[in-house]
Amino acid sequence: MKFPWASLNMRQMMSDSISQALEAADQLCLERGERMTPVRRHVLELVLQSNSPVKAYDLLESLKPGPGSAKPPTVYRALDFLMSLGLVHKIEALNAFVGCTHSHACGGAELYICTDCGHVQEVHGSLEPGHTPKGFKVERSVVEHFGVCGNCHQ
Amino acid sequence: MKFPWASLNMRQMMSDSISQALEAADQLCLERGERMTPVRRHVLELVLQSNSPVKAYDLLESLKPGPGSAKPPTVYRALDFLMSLGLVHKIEALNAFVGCTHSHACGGAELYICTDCGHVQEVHGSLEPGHTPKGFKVERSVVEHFGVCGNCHQ
DNA sequence: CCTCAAACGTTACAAAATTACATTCAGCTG
DNA sequence: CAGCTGAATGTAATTTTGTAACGTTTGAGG
Repeated sequence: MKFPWASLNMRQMMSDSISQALEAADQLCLERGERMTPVRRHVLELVLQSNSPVKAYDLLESLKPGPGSAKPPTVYRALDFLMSLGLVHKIEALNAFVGCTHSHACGGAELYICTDCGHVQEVHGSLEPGHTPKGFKVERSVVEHFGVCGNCHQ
Repeated sequence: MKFPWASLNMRQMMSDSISQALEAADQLCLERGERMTPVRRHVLELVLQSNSPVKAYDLLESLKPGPGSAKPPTVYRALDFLMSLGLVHKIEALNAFVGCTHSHACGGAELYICTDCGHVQEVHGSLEPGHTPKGFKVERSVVEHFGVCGNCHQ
């Protein structure tokens, strides 16, 4: 076959990039002295597999097939951990979660969420402090833009 | 008494500015051909009376003293209406609501929320589209900054 | 007065998240 | 290796937040 990569379907390509992300996450944990346990890794994988924001209870469902286990705290604890490392972001306005597409552990990011296809794009632009009130010390920012992405509104 | 206003306590001052806000809201409804009903007005008043974000179910409690009435939909419907007019904003990351401090009906605003005193400051700075991905059409933005305000971190 | 749609009341339920406590597990220490 | 300790999990129950569905009231315009 001339172009072997042409036979790779979308899913396999995804899987590849996901495995890479998972390895990167393992690495990050090592560096930080944190533990990437099976549950955490599984939750991260599930989040990464979705190309749009995932709800916590959907993750819960996906987790169920495992042993009897899978109660809300399981998922929320894993998500909290992953968020603390910046590997996952919560979209507050949707009560949903997305995997961080940047390999590095990222501080606050701006999210552009397409309400049509569900795709989320992350931008790290160190939100300019243009209009910050005098004396206000920002510690955490939630920035979520909803709209239609270039692919969808053509 | 030389300075009659000196005898006004904080609460009364609040009440004054709140009545003004309520009147402005009435006016806005008139212009828009919307109806400022008693429930809606009452909910708006309650939101304005709080100097920090209010939870929907707290509003519900405050509403109860009235007749037997006061079920969740009552509050949520009033809040939805008030938000549609820009008289109230929802803080997504807190599941809580604040009154809009700007007299005009405002589009998206940036909120600066002090995690110490709970005070919320609204800024209308037409969030610059600096890092918007190519082709993305923003329709609604959620911008919430958490931190410590000038008064608190001194 | 009559009609129609908007607003409201009410019940029930769904969805999202947390509390509290018991148990297991990995890494350390002796 | 036995035993300790704190982090990570399992589990049950509950709280918090929000909606669906449906019937009734209300008020502006014909």
